Amino acid sequence: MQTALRTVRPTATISRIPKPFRAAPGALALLEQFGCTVTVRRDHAIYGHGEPTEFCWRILTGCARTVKLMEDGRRQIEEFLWPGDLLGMDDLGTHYSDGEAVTDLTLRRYPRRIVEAQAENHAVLALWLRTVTAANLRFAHRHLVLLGRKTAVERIASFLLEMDRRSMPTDGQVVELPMNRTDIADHLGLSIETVCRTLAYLQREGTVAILRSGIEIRDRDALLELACE
Amino acid sequence: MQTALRTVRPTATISRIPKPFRAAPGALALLEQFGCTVTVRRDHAIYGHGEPTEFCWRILTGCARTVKLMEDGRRQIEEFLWPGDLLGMDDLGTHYSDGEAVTDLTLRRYPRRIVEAQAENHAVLALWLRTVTAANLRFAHRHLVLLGRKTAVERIASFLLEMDRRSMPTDGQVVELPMNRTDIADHLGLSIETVCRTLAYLQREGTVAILRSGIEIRDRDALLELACE
DNA sequence: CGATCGATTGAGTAGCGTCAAATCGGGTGG
DNA sequence: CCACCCGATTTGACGCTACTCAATCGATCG
Repeated sequence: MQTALRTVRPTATISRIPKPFRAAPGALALLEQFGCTVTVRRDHAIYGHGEPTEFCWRILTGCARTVKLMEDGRRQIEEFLWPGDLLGMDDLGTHYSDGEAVTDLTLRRYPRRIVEAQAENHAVLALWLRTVTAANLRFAHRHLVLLGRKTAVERIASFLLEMDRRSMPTDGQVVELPMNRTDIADHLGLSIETVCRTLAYLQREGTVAILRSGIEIRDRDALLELACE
Repeated sequence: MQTALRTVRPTATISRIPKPFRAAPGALALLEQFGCTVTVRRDHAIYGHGEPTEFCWRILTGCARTVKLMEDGRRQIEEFLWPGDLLGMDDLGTHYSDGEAVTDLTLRRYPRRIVEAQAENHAVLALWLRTVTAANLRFAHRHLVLLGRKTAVERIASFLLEMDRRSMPTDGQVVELPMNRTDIADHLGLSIETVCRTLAYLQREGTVAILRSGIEIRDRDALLELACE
């Protein structure tokens, strides 16, 4: 499992991207002694909506997703999470979505009771929790524009650039995509066929190259232009 | 201005709905002495994206919106805000959206410097800020499903029920809508014509009645069914 | 009473979804 | 090592939802 995992997403360091909710050693230090390491298999649940928020997690290796499912099976993936990201921290009292493993995962797990208790005594931690949530809110608001107003091409372009920003640096221009086409479609509010066709279109235009396990960005400026941001 | 406002949205009390970020007397008390009351005219800006987060606001009377604008004019309204709601509190350092008045507004304004300073000394306040942001994130995530996966009818039904929940109780089943059709369209990721046509459809079906300045819900169960929630 | 802005309705269309078939790739077993 | 299988991906054909463009209606205001 570990080796298979490494080919997709290097275990390497926890944070490369300057994201508000990566790192924050001061606040995390208050929790670290209460954490334990767990693993979750690809496509298995980490937590389910409706469950009490007993734990939260920090991703050590792998990729996770948070999902909302409608009665009839329609699905919306709220976000993908990478090493260093926090999972299940924004839900208060009850989880509102499902947390699932996109790839095999290694997680650091913390009891929420401890987190909340520590936050009541340490304003640093409480402020950090707020910063984490605010960063997630900011992302969600950007995603509202994508889902509400962008075309299929614009969504795919934005997605590729976002994945490039958030995932680990690998062989230069290649964006590794651990999730499948269905996940991408359900994140971007498209059908799986439209995702395929749009990627094929971008390849025909010479903007990207579709590789096994990823996308090579051949014309970043064109992508930026298409992303409308 | 005040009288005109009252016909649309009663100035009355600040909180009726048990929403996490309405009220919270303990935390707000830490700020109240630093607040001052301001007014903003209908359709005028409260703050703009890119500006430093100098202030935040609590709505006393009226309705506000937060907006993201794309280069070519496409627009996404992230949320509508009612009396008791907070505005400009989730952005850290810089505002990421525009805050605008849907109707004439009365606001209670607080300097963010004070808010942040108080939060560093009072974990209660810091935890409350996090609760506020988490509630907004929860709403944003529900809206992702609406924008990503719901049909026009489902979006309108969800919207009407949401407006009914959030706005003040008036004459029973009538949902007052202070925003115009363009605002509704830009909140729901639809065109203005589709909003009109869908409302007309619901009226033909006997689910709602379209009134001046609002919508009367005639069959709440049907709306709930259509909303898919 | 005319002007103006928002809301509504109509006609035609485009983009994306659905259904279906073909292809690819990775894993398995002989 | 190779043939086969199965799920994921890709491509094609077609249809429908919601968009665009345009005209009409209605209400408010000077």
